[in-house]
Amino acid sequence: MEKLLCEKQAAIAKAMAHPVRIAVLEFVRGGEQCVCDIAEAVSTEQSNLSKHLSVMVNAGVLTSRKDGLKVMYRIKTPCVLKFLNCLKDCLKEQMAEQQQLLDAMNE
Amino acid sequence: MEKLLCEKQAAIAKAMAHPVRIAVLEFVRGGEQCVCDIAEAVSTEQSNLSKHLSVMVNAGVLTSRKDGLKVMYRIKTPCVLKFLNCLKDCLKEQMAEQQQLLDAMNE
DNA sequence: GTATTATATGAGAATATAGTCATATAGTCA
DNA sequence: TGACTATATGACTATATTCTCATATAATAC
Repeated sequence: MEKLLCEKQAAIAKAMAHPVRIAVLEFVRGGEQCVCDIAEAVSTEQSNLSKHLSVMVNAGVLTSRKDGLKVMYRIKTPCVLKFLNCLKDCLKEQMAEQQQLLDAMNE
Repeated sequence: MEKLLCEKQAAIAKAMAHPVRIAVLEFVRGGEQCVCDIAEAVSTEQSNLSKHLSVMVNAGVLTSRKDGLKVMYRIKTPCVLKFLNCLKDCLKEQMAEQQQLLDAMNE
C-alpha cells in the first residue's frame, strides 16, 4: 500500500523529469496552447513533442481539448503549478549554495 | 540559457522520480538515518540502495555524513520537503478526481 | 470527392536507468 | 595485527526512455 503510493508519486515526478517537458509546462503555464506553438516555443520535433505531451496527459499533469484542427493543451491542476514553483525554488537554493562557495573562494 | 535551467530542474525532478527514492525521502524526512536502517525501511538491496542514495546526493537532494562505520543521510534543504508535499498534493488531487468519477458511476 | 494542415502513432535505433552480484574500501574492535 | 561490519563501486544484464522517420488519422477548405 505504502509502496503503491510511492509508485504513484514517482510517476507524477517522472512525467515532469525531462527538460523538454519542463519547458512545455513553463510555456503552457500562462494558458492553454496548441501543439504547433508549443513545438516552436520549445524547439522540438512535432512527433517527439506529441509523445512528451501524451506522457504528461497520462500522468494527469496536462489535459487537452480539440479546437478544430488544433489540439490545445493546458495544465490540469493548480498543484502542478505549485510543483513547478517548488522545483524552481530547489534550483535557486542549490545555486545560492554554489554562490556561497564562489564567494568563499574569492575571499 | 533557458534550456539549461530546464535541464537543471529536470535533473532535480528525476532524482526523485523513482518509487524507492520517494520511499527513502519519506523515511528520511523525519531526520537523518543510516543506510542500513533505510535499506530495511524501504526493503531494498544494500548495493542498489547505495546507488539510489548517491543519485540523490549528486542531484543535491540529500547529504550525508560519516558516523563511525555508518553513513547518515538526510534531506539537504527545506525545499525538498516542500517538493515532497507538493507531490503528495498532486496525487491527492488526482485521487479526488477519480473519486468523483466513482461517485458519478454510483448515482 | 481532393488537397491541406495539425496532430498522433508505430517501428526501430540509440541511449539511459535499474538491478544483481562480486568485490573493494574504510572504520571499528579485539 | 586480523576479523568484522557498513557502505560504495565495477561489470554486467535487463529494461525503459528518448528520438527519428515514415505513416496514419482527423478536421478543414475547396
